[in-house]
Amino acid sequence: MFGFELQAVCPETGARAGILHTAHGDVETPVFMPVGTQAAVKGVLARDLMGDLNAKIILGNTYHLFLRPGHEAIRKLGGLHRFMAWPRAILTDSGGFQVFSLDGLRKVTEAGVLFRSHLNGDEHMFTPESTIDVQLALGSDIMMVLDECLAYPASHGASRASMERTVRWAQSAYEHYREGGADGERACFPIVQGSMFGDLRRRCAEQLLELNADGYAIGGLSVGEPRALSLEMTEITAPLLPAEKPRYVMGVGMPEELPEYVARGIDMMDCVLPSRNARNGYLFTKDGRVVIKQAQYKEDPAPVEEGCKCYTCRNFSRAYLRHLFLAGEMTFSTLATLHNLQRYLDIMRDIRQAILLGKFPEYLSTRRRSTP
RNA sequence: GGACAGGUGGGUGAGUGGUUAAAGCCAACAGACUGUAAAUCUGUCACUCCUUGCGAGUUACGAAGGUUCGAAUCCUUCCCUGUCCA
Repeated sequence: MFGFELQAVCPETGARAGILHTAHGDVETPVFMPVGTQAAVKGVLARDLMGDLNAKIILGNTYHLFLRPGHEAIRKLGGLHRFMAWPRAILTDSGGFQVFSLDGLRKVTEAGVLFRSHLNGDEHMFTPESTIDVQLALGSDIMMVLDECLAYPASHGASRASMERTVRWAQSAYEHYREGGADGERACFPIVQGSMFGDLRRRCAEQLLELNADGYAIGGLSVGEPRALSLEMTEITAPLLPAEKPRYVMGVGMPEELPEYVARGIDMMDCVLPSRNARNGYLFTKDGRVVIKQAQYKEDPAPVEEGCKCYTCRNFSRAYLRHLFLAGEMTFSTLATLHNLQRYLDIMRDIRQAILLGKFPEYLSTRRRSTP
């Protein structure tokens, strides 16, 4: 049975620790979910994600898997978990983000999104109902409703119209989900939109509450706005969401921002930064960034991060990683991604521990002081 | 000894009279990246100066001379490299 169990709430900040129960295992929250868009977290093996990293849940993407290899193919092959040999939980994004990122290849209508495949130009239509069907075929544990993610900045009028359409889509998706997919094993989250307008965020949240959903997401952030605004929108929205349901902010953030979202009552986050930046030579450490290609690391025998327990830091020097990066060796991507994901997952585990021990306020103030 | 071909900025390699401080690629050095159209993309990449400007000056296409208003580009000599013939 899908469910969310709240274990502790920080009385000072409202930060929460809990457990997300899924058909594919428990997920301790707050949690960071590595992004595995095309049925793979780029650069790393499912084995490593389960091993040292010990990730409990990852993301997949409806748009990408629908186009290739196709959700029916994945269904026939036993579902996404089996397909990618990942027995733990999977959350699939609806393709709503691609409505934003594939600007130019799509057209948003009341019925849904008409788009052209970025792979071969084929025309397809995503509706609130069809994206639920695709996600049911994939077998994801947490499905996301189709939403419209607006670019920043957007006018109040455009944001309002878009938000209202997102609400209507969420209603359609949820109705469809209740009719055919709500078996208690899986969950479906609607997404609060409203661009950077507090009143729209509030209105959107209020209307989505009527769905009595399994959990709620805050979307439309990290689309180019100043980071303070992302936090502000989260701060406005999160308290309106049901305390007993998980809250998920989509697509954030930098390491130092993770505790900030948790402090605003967020339980789940995902972001491509640790994996993408890893491949681009940008490594996250306790003491700030290490841009591994820089000449200063040419003969540096130290690990990327002193004291880090990841496979990369246990075995290799910065000099070696720099060499692999400059040589274009694919092993670099793997080692760098292992480290960055370890960093993100460790941060979340530290945060969770702090909340459970009642020490989150101290954790937060220490982090804020030491932020580079 | 002879016949061809060729010597361009860290490398490679365009350029055969002016719009060329010299394309492109590579290397080097920086930067970006936030529900992944990303193992991607962007910038800098001779030196000096300043009023940092589609600024000024200096040096530079093997060497030295020459032709020309003007030469990496044409001519002469020399040096060097490669291939082939003796």
